[in-house]
Amino acid sequence: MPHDLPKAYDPTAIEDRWAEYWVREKLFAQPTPGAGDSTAGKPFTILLPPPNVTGRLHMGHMLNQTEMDILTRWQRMSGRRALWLPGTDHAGIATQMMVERQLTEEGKSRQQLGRKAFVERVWEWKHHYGGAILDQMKRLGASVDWQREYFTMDERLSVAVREAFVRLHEQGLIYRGAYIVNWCPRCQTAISDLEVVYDEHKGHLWEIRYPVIGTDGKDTGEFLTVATTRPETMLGDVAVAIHPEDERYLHLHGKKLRLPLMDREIPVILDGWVSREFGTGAVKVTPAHDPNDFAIGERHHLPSINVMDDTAHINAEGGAYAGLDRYVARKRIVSDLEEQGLLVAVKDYTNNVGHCDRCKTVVEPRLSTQWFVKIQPLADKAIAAVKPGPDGEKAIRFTPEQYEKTYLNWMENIHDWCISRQLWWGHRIPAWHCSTCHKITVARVDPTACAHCGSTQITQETDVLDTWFSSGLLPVSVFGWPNITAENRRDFDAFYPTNLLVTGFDILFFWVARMIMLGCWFAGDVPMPDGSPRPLAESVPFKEVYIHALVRDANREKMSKTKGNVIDPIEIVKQYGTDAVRFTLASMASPGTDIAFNVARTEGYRAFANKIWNAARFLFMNVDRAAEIGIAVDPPALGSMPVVAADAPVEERWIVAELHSTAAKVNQSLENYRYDDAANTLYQFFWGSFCDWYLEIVKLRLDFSETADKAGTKAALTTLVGVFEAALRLLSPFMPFLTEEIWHALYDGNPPAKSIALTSYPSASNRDIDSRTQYRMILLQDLIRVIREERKNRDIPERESVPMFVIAGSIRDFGTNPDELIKQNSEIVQRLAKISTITTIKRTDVGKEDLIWRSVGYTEIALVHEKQVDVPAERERLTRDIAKYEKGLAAAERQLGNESFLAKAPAQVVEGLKKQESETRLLLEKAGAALDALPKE
RNA sequence: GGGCGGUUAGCUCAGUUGGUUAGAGCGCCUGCCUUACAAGCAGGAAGUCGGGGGUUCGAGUCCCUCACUGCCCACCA
Repeated sequence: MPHDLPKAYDPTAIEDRWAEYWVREKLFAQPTPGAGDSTAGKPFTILLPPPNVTGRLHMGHMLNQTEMDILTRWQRMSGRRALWLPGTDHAGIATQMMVERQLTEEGKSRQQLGRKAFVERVWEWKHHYGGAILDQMKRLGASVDWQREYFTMDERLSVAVREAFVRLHEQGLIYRGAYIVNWCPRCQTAISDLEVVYDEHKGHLWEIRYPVIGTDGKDTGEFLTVATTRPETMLGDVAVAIHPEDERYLHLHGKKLRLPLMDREIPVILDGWVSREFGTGAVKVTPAHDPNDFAIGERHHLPSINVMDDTAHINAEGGAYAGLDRYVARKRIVSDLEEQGLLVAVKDYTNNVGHCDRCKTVVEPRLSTQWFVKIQPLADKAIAAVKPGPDGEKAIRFTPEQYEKTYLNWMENIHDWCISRQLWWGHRIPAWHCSTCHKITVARVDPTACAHCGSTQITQETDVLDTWFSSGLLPVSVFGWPNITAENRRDFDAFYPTNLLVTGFDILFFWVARMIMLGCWFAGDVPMPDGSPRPLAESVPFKEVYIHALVRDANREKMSKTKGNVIDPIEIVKQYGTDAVRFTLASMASPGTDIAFNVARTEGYRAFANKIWNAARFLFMNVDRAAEIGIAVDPPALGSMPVVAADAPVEERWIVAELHSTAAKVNQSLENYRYDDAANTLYQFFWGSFCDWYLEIVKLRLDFSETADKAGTKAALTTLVGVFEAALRLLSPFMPFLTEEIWHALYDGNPPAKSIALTSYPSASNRDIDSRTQYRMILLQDLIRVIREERKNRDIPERESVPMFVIAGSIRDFGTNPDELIKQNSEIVQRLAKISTITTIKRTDVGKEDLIWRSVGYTEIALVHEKQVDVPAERERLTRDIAKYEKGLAAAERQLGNESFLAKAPAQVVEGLKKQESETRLLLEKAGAALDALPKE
């Protein structure tokens, strides 16, 4: 790969090539450490939140992966053993739905296929399409260890799932029973509380009167009116509850009511839960279809009558309504009640209706037999892991911190976890039902007989486990748990706990919380390598959690398929290149703020990539020209930082100082997950400092003529190449493709490492930063800017060089005399500001009264040109400046005249203000003088 | 009903423990095809930091309050 880069930067021409190279060369593989090697090198371990096998890459993934990749590449280059571990999730419901849809198109159903054939079909689907999202990841250059790729249904991970279930069962933390669960009639499975999304829904509150029955068994003619949002559930009513102190109804306590439509006698009961204010103050009690009613039923030992089947159709318990869909039944029931004169009122009512997270079907709370995890003991550990321990340290730290509170609040109010799903695709629950003794056998190995009675009449539980049960185990299971033996624990010892989890808040409870609970619970039982008990800080699945923002569209709207505002990252990548998109996301990723993704921004970063590209071309061009006249400029040694002599030209010392400042800042920013700061710092350095100033100045030293100062040219080129190479390394975690391409070219195809990603990340301490030189450069830049402004004001053609006068001054600042500085660097001023000659004069020199003087710090300069100033414009500008200076001066004087300020403010603040005051005073005087000197009309 | 954010330039956002005259990118205006780059170069305009009050020598930053806005959690039929 020689120096001949194409003229324009074209990401499509380079990215695929490097993406393939990184995977093919296994550059980011992190094999199991050898014996005795398990503690060598501080590891940086991070798990990829496994995307669903059914997934397609969206912007959220890309943000997530960009952040992880930046950190991983940075850590790797900083010398740590970096492992980023990828995999996919089998995603029970989502995947089953996908394949069911396929079957439907073929006119088949999963029931027709049968369980075995259906599961085989899903596997087939997975083998065919399941790798799509990881392929997309490869294309984005994610530096993961592909050798360790897993799937949550892999054999070894399934073993972990089974072990976890059996152990929890042995520990008495798993129970099975009939409770109200959220039931999705479309998916025909129970779902957890988290999988229900609530939506405001405009519905009705129906008020229905239930006839009161007298002691004679006949209707008394009195009624008790109840209010309900789901009239169809009345078919399962077993009582009506009133508040124990509700005077309106107390006389009915102990009486029976005739349940309309069902002609069933139900009691009036007292329960403190009833609110007298809501509705009519009388609540119909349907234990099989409402969690509150279920609780009432338990308290009052009422029966539960389930009136719906798995598809939310009324079952045989619903009498005349059997077979009807729940909403058809509702309509029918309402009209029947009306007909019988039992419908008192229909009121508009807006309530929260739960929908299935997956398919958006309205969830039906319904009594059903499910498996649960008794969560409190696990939650206790998970709470302790996040709160400060006895040593004041938190085992897990959240960024942004606010999520710690959210997490704790949820964890402290947690409910038992319904882990069974009535699906076919997933980890089947390792429990066997005995048809002889009706007891359950839970076992690690498939049993042939009932553990209780020995009967062979056993059948396996048909339910599978919640997908999050298996993904919650990943941090332990991917490193070999439960198979932690002396020979077999190197991965676990080396990489557990992982360092960091990067994810969105949407799966904070689903996944993050579950990993913490299960990780602490199971890893806690694994002794440390030396055999000592594992402390909580080493049991946690990760030490830090970084919660990133949501990516929204340019108008801050949430992206959604229905709104049609989804930005496909792959499309944007095709258009602008991966590096530009990554840089966009990084530069906008400030913790706690959502990202409004705007392609205008990406366009800007493609321009940045192009800028880097062209800087490389400039550099190569000059290195090659130097070679032609016998100046050999060697590319930098692996991982070195440029060094400049103390007597080197100011721009060389300056750019190296800037490089060091930049490296220090970027490292610090990444330390704090400030991707935005890091990206902006790099952008500013490369474009604002390296290209805009340094490259322009260095052109002065690039003399390839016969009479050239060869040593000077070589020194200049060496620094140029050295700084550029270090800058590439600084940029490479953010823009891996572009930097890889140019870096290889820089070494003319013979790089000292297989990849820039395997070199070292530049770092610097404050000692390395030459702030004196930085200050001198700022003065020069200010001077040049003022000259340019003055040229512009006077409409001096850009091509034309003009002479300049400088009034000699002697005031020093930071040990620098501005006049001296100008003298020493006259070439630079001349080149960058188009100045022909610089003449220093004394203030007292006569004959220069007609010049227009401008102030730069403590120096004054004047340009000589026949074009005079635009007087009105100049007057306006000066007047504006004067106003600004006066305001600043007044503020400074007020402060400095304030004795308590002088007494209380730190010395440096007072000093700074004094300096500012004197500078402003000077600027004000000069501006005033300049204004006076302007011709009067 | 609880809880947590946000409100800074036309737009999208920074602004560390309170400290000098509040920044960036994009957009806008003006002038330049200066052989690394027009995906560029140079210069410029633009902000009562949501309103009000307080603490302080000093507030975009801390406290109170109001307004608007977004999100999370919650078993009121």
